[in-house]
Amino acid sequence: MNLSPIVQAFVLHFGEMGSRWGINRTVGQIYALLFVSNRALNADDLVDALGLSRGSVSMGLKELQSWNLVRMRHIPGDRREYFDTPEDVWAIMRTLVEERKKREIDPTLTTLRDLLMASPQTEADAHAQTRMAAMHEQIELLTGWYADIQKLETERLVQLLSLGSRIARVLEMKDKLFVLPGGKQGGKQNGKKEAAS
Amino acid sequence: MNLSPIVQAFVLHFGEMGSRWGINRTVGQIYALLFVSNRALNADDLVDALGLSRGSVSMGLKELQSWNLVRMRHIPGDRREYFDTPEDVWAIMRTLVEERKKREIDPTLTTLRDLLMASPQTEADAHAQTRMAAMHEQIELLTGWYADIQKLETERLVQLLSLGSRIARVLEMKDKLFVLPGGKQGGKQNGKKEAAS
DNA sequence: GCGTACTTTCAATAATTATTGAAACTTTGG
DNA sequence: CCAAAGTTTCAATAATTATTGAAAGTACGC
Repeated sequence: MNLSPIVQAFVLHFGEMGSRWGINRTVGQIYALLFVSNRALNADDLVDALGLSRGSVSMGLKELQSWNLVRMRHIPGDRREYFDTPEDVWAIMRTLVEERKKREIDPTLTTLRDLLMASPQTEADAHAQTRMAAMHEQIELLTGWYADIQKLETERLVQLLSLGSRIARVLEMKDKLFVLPGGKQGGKQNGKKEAAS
Repeated sequence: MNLSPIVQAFVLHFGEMGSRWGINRTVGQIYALLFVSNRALNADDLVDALGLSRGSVSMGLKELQSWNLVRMRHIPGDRREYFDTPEDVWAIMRTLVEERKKREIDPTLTTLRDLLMASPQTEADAHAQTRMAAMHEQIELLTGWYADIQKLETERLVQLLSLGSRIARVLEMKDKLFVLPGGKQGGKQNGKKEAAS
């Protein structure tokens, strides 16, 4: 397979950005090619198109599967494994955020919880825990919000994003006119206590 | 300086997570220590506390400054440079998102725009451009939303986050009862054309 | 200007991470 | 059960990235 200049540029860009995104060049290139391809590709196609070794492609596909970013398909009458990416870019984004959260945020949340349970031995410890508590609370608020938002259907999500900061006007309105029913709004800013498990 | 177990665990955790966040261990440790410290520290303090070389600390601080994550202070009667992190964790988060966007997203947006301007030579190219356009549009929507939200004061932002998906109810209400004044809501979903510069 | 206290640079090296490709393994149709 | 077609593993090696520390650079008070 010979890549057209457009596809090639895209693949190369993803390969280079890979390092900034915490994946390696190979994986970035494989993903990029699958993303723009109009049909599912097998490992040999990828070796061919990208000039990588068989082993690299195998490992790259394994990593992409562990991220849930590619799907394995089977084509009738061909026993090779074919791969493609989900069509829906919003679904892809959800997966990506989900996985990054799992790898980049959750472990820190756990560590913070543990350290906040320990009793401070010094002034410095006490201050450190105050800072950790602030960080913990912020991350909880953000991940909690995300968990909520993530449940919205794509259509509503896009609607919400299109609204942008004009949503703030709704917030002001809410203050003045009525209180939305249902639970936890407001007053969560100074809850240092929830820190400990 | 001898680190307490709590601070040490925090510093070590940040060092290890560093690699997942695209910064190196040294930089992660330096930042962590500055974050929890109750006073500004100078380069020697860091060498001492973290057991790093002078050069590493200098380069680490330089990188953190390039990310706008640490501030340089001067203490009267001492000509050494001291460093600390902003108090406000929300301000820190804004900086972090801003910088990551600049490094991880903006270059891709530029590449996508360029590639969408090229004329497709084949069926495969046409399909590739459709996919790139979808990606481009999604990123634009997300970064546009972020640019908007980012202007909110922290208090409003926290309020918005606390509201979580209950905001969707407001959206439904909006559909039924009134149209918010001011610009661009709705109908931005299928704008493939804006792709070119 | 000079000496001193401090900071930065950068070539050398250490550590880590990516990549290869041949061998081992697996699956499947006959 | 075998041969063929395909996939994965993994030890070796290449490439990249991080770290050091000595030397060069800078700025300040006297």
